[in-house]
Amino acid sequence: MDLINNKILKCLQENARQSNVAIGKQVGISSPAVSERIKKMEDSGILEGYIAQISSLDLGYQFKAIITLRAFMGKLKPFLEKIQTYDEVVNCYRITGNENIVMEVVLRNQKHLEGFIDNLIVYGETKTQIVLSQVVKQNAIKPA
Amino acid sequence: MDLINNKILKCLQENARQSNVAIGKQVGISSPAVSERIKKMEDSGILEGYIAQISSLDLGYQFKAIITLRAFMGKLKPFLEKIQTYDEVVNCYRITGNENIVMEVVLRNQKHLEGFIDNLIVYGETKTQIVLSQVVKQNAIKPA
DNA sequence: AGTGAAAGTGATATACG
DNA sequence: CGTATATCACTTTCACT
Repeated sequence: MDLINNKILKCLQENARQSNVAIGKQVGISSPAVSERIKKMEDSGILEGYIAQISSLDLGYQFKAIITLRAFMGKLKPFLEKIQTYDEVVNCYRITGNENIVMEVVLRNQKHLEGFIDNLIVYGETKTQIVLSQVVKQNAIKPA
Repeated sequence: MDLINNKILKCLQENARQSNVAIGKQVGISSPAVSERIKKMEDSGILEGYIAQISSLDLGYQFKAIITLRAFMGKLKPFLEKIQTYDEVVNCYRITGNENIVMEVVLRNQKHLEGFIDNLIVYGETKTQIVLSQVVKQNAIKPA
């Protein structure tokens, strides 16, 4: 991991679909060198993948919500398995503190939200916070 | 938005860096048709961009945290401006409820966390939850 | 809106500083 | 670990359906 790799990561976080030639021009090396460095970072696990950012509103979801869950005794494990099956869940973390889980979900409408929360009620207490706006949009992670 | 576009979005959410030819084979149309459809979805705002997923641990960040903020009177606006300048913030939402803000941050170590929270103390009360593990990993958004 | 073919550009493998 | 070159694949444009 040197300065060039950091620049490559920056490029890929800005636009993962640009060519290796374009990246090479920005970082000052040739395209085969870019290709080789990217492959190494993929193999080493630094580069986990490349995903399209999609507007959930334009795809028919009226809102996003942050739902936190405080699991009942013995219900965390079954929850961790069940949660994998829900399409609504965009992201889910296990966290420290009184609450065990925080997740980001997309929902078509109020009925959809109501139904989704009903599914969770057997696993624990939930807290739902509707997303009003995105203040910081998927900021690039810089080398520490 | 038809079935083919939905399949294209699915491909791009699985691997945004695959070629249009590869996508075309999976969805059953030619590569120029894929290219045209992608361009239209980019122009219409459905496709917002393509980003590399990066392992924050491998980049030198020992942990992730979810920090929620309950802003003091008149401090929300200055916070919304200031937060844009912090490299630690990967994602930040304004939300409904008692707390106004929830954000996902990456941190090098305990000292870094302490320093970051100190920066926020002037804007409001914070609650910090350390991420233990990622239960659901950047799930693809399906058409509603 | 999709296909097929031509031309331009990018990726990949190999040889070599 | 890098570049340079050559071959192969992909993207883009355009005429046609």
